[in-house]
Amino acid sequence: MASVERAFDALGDPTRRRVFTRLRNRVCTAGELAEGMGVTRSAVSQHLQILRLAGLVSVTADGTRRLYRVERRGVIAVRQWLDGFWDETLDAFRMAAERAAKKKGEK
Amino acid sequence: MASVERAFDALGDPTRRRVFTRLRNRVCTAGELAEGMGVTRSAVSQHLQILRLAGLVSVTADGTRRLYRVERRGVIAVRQWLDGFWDETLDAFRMAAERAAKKKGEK
DNA sequence: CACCTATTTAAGTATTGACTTTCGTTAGCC
DNA sequence: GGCTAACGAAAGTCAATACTTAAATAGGTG
Repeated sequence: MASVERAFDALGDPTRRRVFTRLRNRVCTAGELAEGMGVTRSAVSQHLQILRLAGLVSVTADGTRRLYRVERRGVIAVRQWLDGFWDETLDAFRMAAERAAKKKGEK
Repeated sequence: MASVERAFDALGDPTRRRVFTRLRNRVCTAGELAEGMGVTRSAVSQHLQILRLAGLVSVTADGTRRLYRVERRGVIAVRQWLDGFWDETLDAFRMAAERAAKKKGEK
């Protein structure tokens, strides 16, 4: 599966978005993220795993702690997908308009 | 719930992304979209409903048919959310770096 | 080594939500 | 009016998955 597909799947869950948004402010651990979130550390850990596989987050070991941070490449990839999507939408509209104009001219 | 939240929820489903991607090429109906997709018209209709509530798609009536098309505002909104997200990530990194530099200078 | 702390993994449960089938509605057509 | 076509809505089913609890792992420290 393409990475972008996984990224969209990952961002499709509200709790996961909260984790991701919290991570935006500072590099931190699963335990820190879990505080005040109303879910267990374990749940957050699982969400981080999915975000990591989606390329949205990266992790580095620091002793027994694991520091998570936002991964630029993932964010960029999603953005580019959207840009490409919109470009193709515009192209399709333009071509449809041209076809319509041509048809009108033929009449 | 914010519109962008709904948009991410909507794009979180693979089938819904397929519907959305198909709609990118041309304005069409739920029935047309369903052809060759392996799901019923009803399912596609439900997906379109969700995409519509998320502001990603708009619909106009044409007799008994309903024409769906990609809604620019929705795509833009998601894009802007991503841009803002990344800007804040950078800001946080920068501030963290400044704090670290200052601390070092104090020593 | 023993012990504690931070975290992931495994297993099980429960909720969410995607999908189908069936029914109701609305517009066009004879 | 009756008939058909194109949808959406309602209700039910079933699979995916978010979450919890409990056990396993690994690093740090006495």
